[in-house]
Amino acid sequence: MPELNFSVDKPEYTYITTPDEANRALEELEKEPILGVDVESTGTEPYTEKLLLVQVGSETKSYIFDARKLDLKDLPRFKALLENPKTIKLTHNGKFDYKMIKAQTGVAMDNLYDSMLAEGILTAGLGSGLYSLKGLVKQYLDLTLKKDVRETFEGYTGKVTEEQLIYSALDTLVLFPVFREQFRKLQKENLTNVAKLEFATTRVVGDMELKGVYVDIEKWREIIDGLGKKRDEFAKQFQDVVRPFYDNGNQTDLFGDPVDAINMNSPSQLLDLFNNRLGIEISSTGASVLEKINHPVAKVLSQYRGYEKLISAFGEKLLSQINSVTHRLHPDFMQLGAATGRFSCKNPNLQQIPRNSEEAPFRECFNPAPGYKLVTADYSSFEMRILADLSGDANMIKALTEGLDIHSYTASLMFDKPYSSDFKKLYPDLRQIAKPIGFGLMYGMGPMGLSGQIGTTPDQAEDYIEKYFKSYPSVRDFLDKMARDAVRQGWSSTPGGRKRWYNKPSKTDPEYRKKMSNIERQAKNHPIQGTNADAVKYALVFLSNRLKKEGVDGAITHTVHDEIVCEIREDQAEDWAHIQSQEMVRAGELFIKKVPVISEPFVGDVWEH
DNA sequence: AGAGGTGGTG
DNA sequence: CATGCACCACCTCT
Repeated sequence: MPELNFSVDKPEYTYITTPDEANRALEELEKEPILGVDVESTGTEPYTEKLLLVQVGSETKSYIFDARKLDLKDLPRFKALLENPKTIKLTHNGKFDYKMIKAQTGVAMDNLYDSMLAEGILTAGLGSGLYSLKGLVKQYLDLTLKKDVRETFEGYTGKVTEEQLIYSALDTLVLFPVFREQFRKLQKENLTNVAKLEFATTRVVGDMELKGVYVDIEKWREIIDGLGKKRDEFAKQFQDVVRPFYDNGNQTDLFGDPVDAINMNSPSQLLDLFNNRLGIEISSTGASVLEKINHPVAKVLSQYRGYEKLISAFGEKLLSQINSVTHRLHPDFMQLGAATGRFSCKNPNLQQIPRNSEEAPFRECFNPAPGYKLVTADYSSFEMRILADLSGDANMIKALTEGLDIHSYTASLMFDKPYSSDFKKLYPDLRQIAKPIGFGLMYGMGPMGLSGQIGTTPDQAEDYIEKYFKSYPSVRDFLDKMARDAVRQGWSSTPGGRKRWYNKPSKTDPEYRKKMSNIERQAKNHPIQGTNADAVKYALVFLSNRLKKEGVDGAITHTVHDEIVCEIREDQAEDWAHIQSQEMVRAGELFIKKVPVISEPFVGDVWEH
């Protein structure tokens, strides 16, 4: 365990409530190359909760700025210190501190180190992905922090207590030894470049979340209401058809209306219906099973499901999350939400809003503020390009370099037909076979999975897969090598250096083969998905820098895995669209050299691409 | 509260 | 031997 440069029981701190005290503290802090930063607030929401304390400390002493007694907006040296790009700020979950400080004082911290992200990088694929400071302090310093003091700040309006000050001071002091331990590990695992990328991304994500996205509430409600009517029609049809099969079939409610036979949202009740009453043996009521049953009940259930899904998952709940101050949605993006390095998103999850459709054009409700445009750009078939580059497969590289329709080209190789620009029209069925294989194999899909998807026998599917790999021989070699290396080493990595670890099962584990197969598939996919994530994160940083450098009136509002959306003042939107596309390409080209990287921008009043 | 089923996204 | 990667939200059921 490392030596500590502070007392756990009596940490050294100064509580600051006047500008004079603040300036004396800042004079000391300005001498430090590394600072620990933490904030205490009445809650976690930067626009509606209140900032209470900002702790900024050296490794031996914490200075606690009382944000209620000081006007931190009007302390130039405070701003200069936290925005100084040369001073490292140690944080734990720095996105939160960044947002809270920026929203309430206008100070945008720069040069962050984040022990939460660092731990996520060091243990990707293991554990839960959630790391508390308390947990890290226990692990690295064998020290038990009392975190119950934190709760005392929730909705707090009273005078700051000594207990609160001690707690607040410790939160910056412990960051230093944790940082040193993690840093050693990051260097040992060659993860410093990935860490730099993640740390640079944090303030971009913070800005993105603070900016949020506008949603047209009225239009959203119209869509939901329309879907609700359709859903209710199918629900009634379903109940009418099914009612005779139940004992309560003649029952009516208070108003004489027939009562529902079953809860059609209950998979177990549906299984009972199909297996025991309709005489149709099914093991699951999922969409892929239902579509194979030629029965009116299955059909009407599928239609009901389509509407019910949209209403329950994307209905009123999303609108309730619109911020009362900004009137926009401010979702939570988690930088290391996925083990592969991808973001995840929640409250609400903007990465699963349905694509626009005739009946449910949800994304059309995402609009720019008046006088602004949405600039959307996504990488075109990026994962395919990554696979081509990483595998070095000559055929795949040729197809992507010449801009051929990749699935048609694949089909032409698989089935020995001449490729032409109208292949898609000439052999739509062959292309339709090639397409899911192209995607599926990047996920390590086997004959079973493919046969289930394209509706053939596993033998036929295996034959297709064989044809695919004969067309792209280096792709098979590459995927196999990824699986082998991961099993041998216990981890896989992206060209950017991002690692994902695997818990190998013991040979006596009854699920040994299943678990090993999982690892093999995950390892085949990780370099591909992870490289996509690496590129998007670089792109976000590049874009943020360009917005500033060009003095563009606009902001990044959200990102969906291979897509970035910005909100840009109308007169600058077209120019920005080109810059955005260029910067995304530049980010992609850091990793992809053998095939072109293409990003297609789109300027409009709605979110689409 | 947590697990399992289902289904939306890339 | 098991059989498609990565998520999150909502629902039911225990």
